Amino acid sequence: MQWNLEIKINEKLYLRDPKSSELGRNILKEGILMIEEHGIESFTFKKLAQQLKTTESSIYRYFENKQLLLLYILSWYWQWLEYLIVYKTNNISDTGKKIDIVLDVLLLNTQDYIDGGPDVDKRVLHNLVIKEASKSYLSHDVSTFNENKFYKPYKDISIRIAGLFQEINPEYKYSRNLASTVLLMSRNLYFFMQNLPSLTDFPGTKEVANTKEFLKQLITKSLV
Amino acid sequence: MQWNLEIKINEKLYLRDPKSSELGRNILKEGILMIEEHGIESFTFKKLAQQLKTTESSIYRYFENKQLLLLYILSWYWQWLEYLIVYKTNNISDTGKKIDIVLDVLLLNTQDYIDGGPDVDKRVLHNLVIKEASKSYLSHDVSTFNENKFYKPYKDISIRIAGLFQEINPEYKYSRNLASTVLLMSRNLYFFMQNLPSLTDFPGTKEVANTKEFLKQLITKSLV
DNA sequence: TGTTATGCAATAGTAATACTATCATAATAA
DNA sequence: TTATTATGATAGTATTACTATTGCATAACA
Repeated sequence: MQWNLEIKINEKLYLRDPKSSELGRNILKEGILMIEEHGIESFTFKKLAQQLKTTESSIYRYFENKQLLLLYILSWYWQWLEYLIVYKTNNISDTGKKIDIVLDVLLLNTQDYIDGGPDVDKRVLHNLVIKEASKSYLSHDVSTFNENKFYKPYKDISIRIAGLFQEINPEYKYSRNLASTVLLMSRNLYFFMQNLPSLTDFPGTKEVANTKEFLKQLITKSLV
Repeated sequence: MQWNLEIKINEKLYLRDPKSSELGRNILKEGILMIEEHGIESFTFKKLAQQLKTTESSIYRYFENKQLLLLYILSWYWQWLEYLIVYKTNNISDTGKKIDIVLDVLLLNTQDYIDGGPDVDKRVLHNLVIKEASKSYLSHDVSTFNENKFYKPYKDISIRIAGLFQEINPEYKYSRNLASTVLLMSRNLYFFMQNLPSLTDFPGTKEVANTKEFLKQLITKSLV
């Protein structure tokens, strides 16, 4: 039996459901590859159309603009990640182990992920998120987007992680701050190691294990 | 006697020294105001030129493009901040107090800063940095910019803070990771409180004191 | 005093971006 | 079969991100 994870995306993010057609699915797939490779700034619907041998106007029928396409992709990713956390921590009582799982998921330090969603290598998607996720809210439109609940998946995963911290130490006053920190640094420390290694303690290594150990210490020492 | 802080900026960041003329200084001043207000994405040299009642081409004589203008501004800011840290921690031996000072500087939780540099309210500049600093390295040009040492001021302040941690606990293995974390979160938690408050523990308050307390705990508990 | 940099304004022009609109045709659902 | 919908093809617009040229005013210099 095959399981396929269905993730519901905020309908305001798209004009036409990209999952409903071949073209739509290709926009997601090729869009992810191109944004990951060249960054959202130099990505255009025209370039994507050329790649897909279709037209700009066809793409505009699915997404109002590239920012909303990006938010669609990010929404899928964060919901997928939250599902992985829920799934993998289910029935586990050892809180230390739970933290390990959360960190492994955030760092994509694992092979066995449930598939579904856009037909791309999840590691490519992960790299896209590392580079582009922060830009999605560090934008002038943050308040409009927030009113439209475009950041809900990100908030949800953050609040869920905070809940775990709260469970471990109900007295701790900064669960949400700490969750935001872990979420953001799990992306940024990887980026720094790759691009600005002197901002980290283990330049050179592509090992994610050090980052995990650092974040784990940060959490456990904070929660004592 | 008046002190005026002179900060040296990487010469590759500009074509003509903006400090050397009235127009140059106005580009910095009005540029900061406009980028802070509208964000780097919708900011253009044309709009700035209109504001300054000059022409686009005149501005292009000072800066190759808006990204380099932003990097110029950020370079100035980070060097200014590092100077503040050095100045204010000088002759202080109590390490707890030193951490307090560092956090107050990073959060601009202080009135008495040495002036100099662009003739703008330093709080406006600080707000600009909160919103725009991360974008400056989460860019496709990060490697080129890094080769040109455009991120040196950011690295310098980060490494200096890491050095302080190392001083407090020479055994601690993650000084640089922790410094990067504190530097990034001092910006992001403020942004979250303003824009995505459910990512923090103290929505509603504009108080920076909670963020400071959180970061202080993070540091002190990590360094025990 | 005339010469020469220089700094800046004015104007023009280009390729790319971020769309919007219209119409025809192909696929499909009623 | 007809009606609906999706896509393709083409065109067009305002804005962006520049580059290039010319000419004028002023300050420095000889």
